[in-house]
Amino acid sequence: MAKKSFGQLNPAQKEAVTHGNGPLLVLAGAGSGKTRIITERIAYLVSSKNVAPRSILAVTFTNKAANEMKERIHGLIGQDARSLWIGTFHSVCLRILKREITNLEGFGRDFTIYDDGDQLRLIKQCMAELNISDRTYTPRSIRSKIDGAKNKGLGPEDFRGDIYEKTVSYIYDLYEKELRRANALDFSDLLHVTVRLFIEKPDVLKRYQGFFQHILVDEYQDTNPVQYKIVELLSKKHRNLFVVGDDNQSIYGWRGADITNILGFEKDYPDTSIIKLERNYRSTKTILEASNKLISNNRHRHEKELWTENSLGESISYYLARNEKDEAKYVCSQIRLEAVKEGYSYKDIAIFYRTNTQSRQIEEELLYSSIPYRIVGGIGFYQRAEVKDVLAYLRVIANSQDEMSLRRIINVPARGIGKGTLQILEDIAEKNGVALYDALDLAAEDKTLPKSSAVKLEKFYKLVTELISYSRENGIGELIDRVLQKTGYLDILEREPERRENVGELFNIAAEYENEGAEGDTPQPKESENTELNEFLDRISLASDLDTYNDKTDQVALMTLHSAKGLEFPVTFIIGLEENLLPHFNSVRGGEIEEERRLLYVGLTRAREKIYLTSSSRRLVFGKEESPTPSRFLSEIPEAFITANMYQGESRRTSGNRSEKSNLPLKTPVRQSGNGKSYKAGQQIEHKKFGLGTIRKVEGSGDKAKVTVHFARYGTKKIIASYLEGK
DNA sequence: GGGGCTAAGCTTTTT
DNA sequence: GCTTAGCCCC
Repeated sequence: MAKKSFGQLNPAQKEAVTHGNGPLLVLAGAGSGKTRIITERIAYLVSSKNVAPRSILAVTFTNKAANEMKERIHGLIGQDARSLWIGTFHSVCLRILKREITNLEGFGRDFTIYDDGDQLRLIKQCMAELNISDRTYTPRSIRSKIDGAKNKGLGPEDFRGDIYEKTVSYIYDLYEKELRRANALDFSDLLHVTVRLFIEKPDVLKRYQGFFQHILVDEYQDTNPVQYKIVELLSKKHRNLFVVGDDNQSIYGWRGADITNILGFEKDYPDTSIIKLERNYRSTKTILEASNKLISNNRHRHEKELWTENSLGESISYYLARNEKDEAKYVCSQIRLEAVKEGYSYKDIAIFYRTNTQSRQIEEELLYSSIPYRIVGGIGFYQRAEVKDVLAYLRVIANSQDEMSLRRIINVPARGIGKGTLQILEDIAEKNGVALYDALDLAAEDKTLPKSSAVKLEKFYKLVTELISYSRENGIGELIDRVLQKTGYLDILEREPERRENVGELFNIAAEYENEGAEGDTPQPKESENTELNEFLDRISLASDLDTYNDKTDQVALMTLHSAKGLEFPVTFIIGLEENLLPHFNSVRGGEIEEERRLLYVGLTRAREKIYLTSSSRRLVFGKEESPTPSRFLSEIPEAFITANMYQGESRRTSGNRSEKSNLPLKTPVRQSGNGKSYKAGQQIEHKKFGLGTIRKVEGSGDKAKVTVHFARYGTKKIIASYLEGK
């Protein structure tokens, strides 16, 4: 089966797929068939090299990518695909930790995973306990310090220096203690603790080293130091490390990703082979050329230039809007056009933006225009208060030590356990050296507590213990039902249909999970009591909104440029190309322009056929109106590839046909072949690339006039006058 | 202890 | 402009 598909691979691709043993770096440009290489390689290893699927580890960047890869490989090699290890770094580490974490002192198997919200709350709590004001040090900045440390494998003891460093150290230290006490791991811990495990327990590492004969890593340009370490450790024995990436698409520097991992791969693995995939199968020549030109402004990169045999395609549209509303309206009207006149489906179209907030205006306008859409990412389903509440109940049931969740639900719905009572409860816990949950049971005998409060606590304790025993005999769906009824949460939902719907959806997810689990390919140790519930909660913790994105329903996709990585669409819009937005203010200030440029590069290279770029001359920032200037990146794309427009609304008649081009941010073209000539409809002209054509329409005058030309070979195009030769 | 109101801070990007 | 946290009154 695999053999048949080899025929369709180009020589470089084939070389990568059939590479022998030893390290290999595949520098794969956008749209060069990166994912395909990995899937084909795995199929090749299994069917031609007789490598056991269970000894192949493939790491992807998102769960969605992992699932797609699994499916594709399943199509190539069948059932064998099930025993492959495919997942994100986080999910693979989770799987390893679930088996091995008890080898480490102070860690339990049924740990809870804290998401960044939980993390932030815990940091705040720690800061309060240490009497550190959250004004001088924001919990967010502390979190990024702690995360940064974990990503580099540093502990609290590694912060020594000035007062700030010492403060971070105290908080970090307490934070870690609290995590252990709650039997919880944060996101970074999943990786960090795995490395610790490997280093402290060499025998465990040895087992996994022997186990994974082949390791494949996708999106290698976005690995951080811990991930690098994991890969290094695991591949040490067999040394069959196959990494694929594109340094031009490294956009996660802020999350600790270290672009030198890919730039310095040859140094780390001196015997490595390198294969470059430079042929692009996705985009038109125009799109590819424009992207190449843009990214060539970056200095830190592997030299490579993408090319394609695809057609030239249409020029990139640029629209300068009057304000955000106008920008949104323009986007919607163009979508309409593409759908009605050009025959595109809504699912062929995507809108990308730098920050999540930008989706709001667009969303409003899409609703108004009745264009079906779907926001990918953003404020996710699992962040909603009611969903988090129900999940917090489940988490406490699965791991009663999980204090963060316990605090969340102890008075939701209101049951008379307020701040005062909680304080006393904390004291009881501390006095007796037990967890908050166990302190509930001691409350009845405590003298410091008012009788009425003691009764309430006791009642709550009974409620939870009852639910815990219920959970052992019943499925997750039934458990959710039970929780809702017994806790009185149902009454809250009665009054709020939207929330009820969300909780209903959570119920559906649970039911779906249970069905799928019945087929069973989860070889988990059965030592813990609530395996199924635990696995469900784990899955949810790592699930992101992107994973559920389904490209089959006919909806326009809205997402950030970061989320867009790895996807492709025939028609794309990138909005808000303004200074301080793209490139973002913080990056301009921090001098991280190259990453911003890569971000736009990622955006541009998602498109197969058409790109629309927009910026706005007015924008509300923090509720204040600003007048941003168009992004510097616009002028880095040669004008020849761009057709520019601007707002021509109500004022058009009064201001006459005033030349709008003078305001456009594009720099004047280098070539001046059309100098001084004038054009009119009907005239024959010649263009260097398109050949002979007839002018249909002229807008503006002089070199910068936009001329609509019908070319015999390429159809109708809008072109800047200076690129034409009169006939 | 609960609920409602006001003020401040916020927004980069995500596993 | 919107959301959250903290404060005050019932």
